[in-house]
Amino acid sequence: MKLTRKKEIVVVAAKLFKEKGYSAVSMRDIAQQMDIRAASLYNHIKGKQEILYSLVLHVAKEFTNSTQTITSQDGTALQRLKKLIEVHIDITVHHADAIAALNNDWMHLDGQDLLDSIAMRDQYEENFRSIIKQGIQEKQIKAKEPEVILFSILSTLRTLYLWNEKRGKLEVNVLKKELVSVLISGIV
Amino acid sequence: MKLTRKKEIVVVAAKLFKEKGYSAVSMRDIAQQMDIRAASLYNHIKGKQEILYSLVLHVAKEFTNSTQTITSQDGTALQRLKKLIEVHIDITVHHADAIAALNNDWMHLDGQDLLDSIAMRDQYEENFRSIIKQGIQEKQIKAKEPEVILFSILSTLRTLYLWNEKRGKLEVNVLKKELVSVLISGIV
DNA sequence: TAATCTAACTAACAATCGTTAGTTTTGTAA
DNA sequence: TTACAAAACTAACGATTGTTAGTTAGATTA
Repeated sequence: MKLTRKKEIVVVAAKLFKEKGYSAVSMRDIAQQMDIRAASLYNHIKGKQEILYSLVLHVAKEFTNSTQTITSQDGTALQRLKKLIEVHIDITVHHADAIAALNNDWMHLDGQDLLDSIAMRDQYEENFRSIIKQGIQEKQIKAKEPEVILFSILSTLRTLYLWNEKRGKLEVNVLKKELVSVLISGIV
Repeated sequence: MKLTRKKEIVVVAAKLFKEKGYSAVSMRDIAQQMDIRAASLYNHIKGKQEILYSLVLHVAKEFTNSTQTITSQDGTALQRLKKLIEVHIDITVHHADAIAALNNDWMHLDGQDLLDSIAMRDQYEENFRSIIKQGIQEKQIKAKEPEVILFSILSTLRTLYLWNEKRGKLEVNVLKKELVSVLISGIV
């Protein structure tokens, strides 16, 4: 397969996108980081947008698949929520740069790619929402405003990529345990 | 004062920056939104960066002042934390677009402006951190990893600007009450 | 060895970028 | 009405943008 070089480009670009955002990174920036010329990139990719699309689509699919698995297995709402948080941490640790693009640069996609990525995000949120509503019905979760709960947890998980570098010596398993505790049981 | 027209520019630009990011918005985009030509903007501002700096500095100062007030008055850690959350919501509701720039576009500042904005952000985080540590010492807050607590609350508050549009019919006071409850007492 | 393929290169393109210079219009105060 | 200042305009600049065309060096395969 011809994947190797293309994947290298995508990985390098993701790192730059994370630091300055998609629009502020030029093809020449990406090329320079690989010690080649900008025109050479086009032997492996169709254009700048394809890099972004590869990034966004790949990590979005990971989220969709994981969520699908969790909601297909049975379990209480709280068990599912816990699993969802853990999965989010795993994906973040392994694809921090791609998540930055997914969070911050999806709007620079175009045409059908843009619509697709919005649809995937909406569906992911909807899955999350239904788990919380299930928890409220089962009286495992406080019957407060579900949207506030959804927003609070989701923002924390989505921003984790920013904070993961500073995580330092904190083990992934410790992070999982602590974050599950804070998000579900609070801090008091 | 000559503030009127300049402030208009800043407000219009902020809205565009929020949608596409600083780098993807051209001076011609901003001008078009005001029904003038790009060159006319320079009668009121020195350059594109000044717009960004005005936005970032203004809202950063609001946060610094509010935090200063809270930590200068006395109160338990939990009372302070609650007040901090409420203040954050107030500022977000009134300056959502500027907060987007503060969160996402600060890295496009240059020279001393960049250093200043980083310093202000660090100091704000440090204030937040000390309140949490105070709470742990006073045994009001679980003696878990303080960094996880800090990160969790801060991400939620910083991302609130994104979610505020969809807030819909939820009153600000209800939002405050619910969010304080979720962030401090958890969801179970 | 000859043929093919991969992946780099140079050179250049049209478009757009932020910005400047100089000029004209518009509204207000004398 | 004249004078002045505020705020718009036209035209253009050098730099940078994403991208294309055509070519070349090096490795792999027939």
